[in-house]
Amino acid sequence: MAERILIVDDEEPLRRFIGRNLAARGYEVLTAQDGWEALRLFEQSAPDLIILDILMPGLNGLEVLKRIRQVSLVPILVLTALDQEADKITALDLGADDYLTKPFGVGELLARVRAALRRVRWSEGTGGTGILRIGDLELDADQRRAWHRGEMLRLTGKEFDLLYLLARHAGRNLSHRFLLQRVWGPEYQDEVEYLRVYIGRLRRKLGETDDHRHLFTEPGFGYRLEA
Amino acid sequence: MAERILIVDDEEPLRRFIGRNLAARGYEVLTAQDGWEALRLFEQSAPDLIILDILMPGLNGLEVLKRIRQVSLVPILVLTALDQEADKITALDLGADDYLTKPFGVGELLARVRAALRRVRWSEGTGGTGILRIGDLELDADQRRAWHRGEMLRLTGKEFDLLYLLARHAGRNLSHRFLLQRVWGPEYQDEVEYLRVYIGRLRRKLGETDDHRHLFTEPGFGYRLEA
DNA sequence: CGCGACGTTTACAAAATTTTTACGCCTGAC
DNA sequence: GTCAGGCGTAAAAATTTTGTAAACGTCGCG
Repeated sequence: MAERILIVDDEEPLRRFIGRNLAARGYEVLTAQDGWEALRLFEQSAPDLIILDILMPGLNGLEVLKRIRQVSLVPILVLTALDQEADKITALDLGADDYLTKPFGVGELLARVRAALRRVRWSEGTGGTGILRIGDLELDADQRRAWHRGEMLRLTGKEFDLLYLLARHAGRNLSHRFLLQRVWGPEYQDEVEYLRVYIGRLRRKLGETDDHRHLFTEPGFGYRLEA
Repeated sequence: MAERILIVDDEEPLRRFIGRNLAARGYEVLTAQDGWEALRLFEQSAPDLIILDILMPGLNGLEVLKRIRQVSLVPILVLTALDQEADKITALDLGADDYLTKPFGVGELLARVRAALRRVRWSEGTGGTGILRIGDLELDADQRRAWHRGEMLRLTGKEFDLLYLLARHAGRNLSHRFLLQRVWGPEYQDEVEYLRVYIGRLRRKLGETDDHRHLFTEPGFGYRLEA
């Protein structure tokens, strides 16, 4: 029942320091010293939270973050050095949940770990069954049904898949390529016209107007869903 | 038949705002401006759902929540301010069903109210004996007999199994795979043509017409039975 | 054996969805 | 200004899924 935390950092002393502190609070701790090992451990043991250093030799933290975010919403807490403001912003854009600037205190680390895990537990409690709520939108993957302001929507299979994918990553811009790969499969990753057609159909069914809008276009890049 | 909702908040404008919106959607609305009035109204009128502000003078929301939970499982939706993370956790521990952070949009409020009421209706429908009543349909699992508008139906074994399964989950979309696994067994989970044939036979025996309908198709996904 | 009830399979028309195509609009580069 | 490229929309074409009828086979029973 203990929560599993994966620590990714190339500095051995820091890894041990964080690891000992977390283990002392009853968490199960895994460590990786580079990006590739991190991805392997992530797939193998499905941790509940990841603490990820950005600055690493080889596959760096941002790259690891991006790859994990393509397949999972596990909370990720990013570690940055004092002068890496730019990386911090990038990391949040890529879907990091929180960041800590080195050097940091143990108390602060533990507080953020607890906060991140609590958020997850809560969202699982409410929607962990495949039910997702984004503002006035509600999606039930088990029943393949969607509601908007309480009204049931009639969505086809592809329409639902696309909306659900966007909703799972609500607030973030998702690229054409990513959306196409996930909904239509890898061989369709360049067929942008499908997206245009389907986003249009979703907008119509969601009754979007100028003042009430969910689906936003990021020209030249992709789309984003917001509450 | 309208569902009754009790709004508890010390701020008069917010109470009126929420109240008007819910009333406009056809709910019956009651309001209380403090904890004591809330408890009195709760006992007096047995609402179907409670919207409860935490921060109130006098008996606060958490106290009200605790007392109501000692005697009832009515869904309770808690309102908190942006910076009351701690109260939110406490409220969930005490058995709140969901929370909304102020300020919130009307759409989101309505969506959550509908979701909470839907959950209740669904869990009510599941308990009980071997006899199931869904609108003008009655199924007796012990005798394996079914009636429709008082007329006994002549159903074969598989027909009864399928109808009973759909009825037990009335109002929900059930996937092809789920239905096939349950009625025919795991090795038949891809034989969708069985479903087509059997749904067709059930529709005929239930005398379905355009205006009187029980079995609905969710193309590309499965079927649903409704009253 | 012949009959009836039931489950299974097949065939084809109807419906719904997905894919493809066409066209108009807007924006930014030149 | 105009041209190219990305975008939104509508609608036709192609494909997939569904509804329905009917044929087939098996099993139990008189």
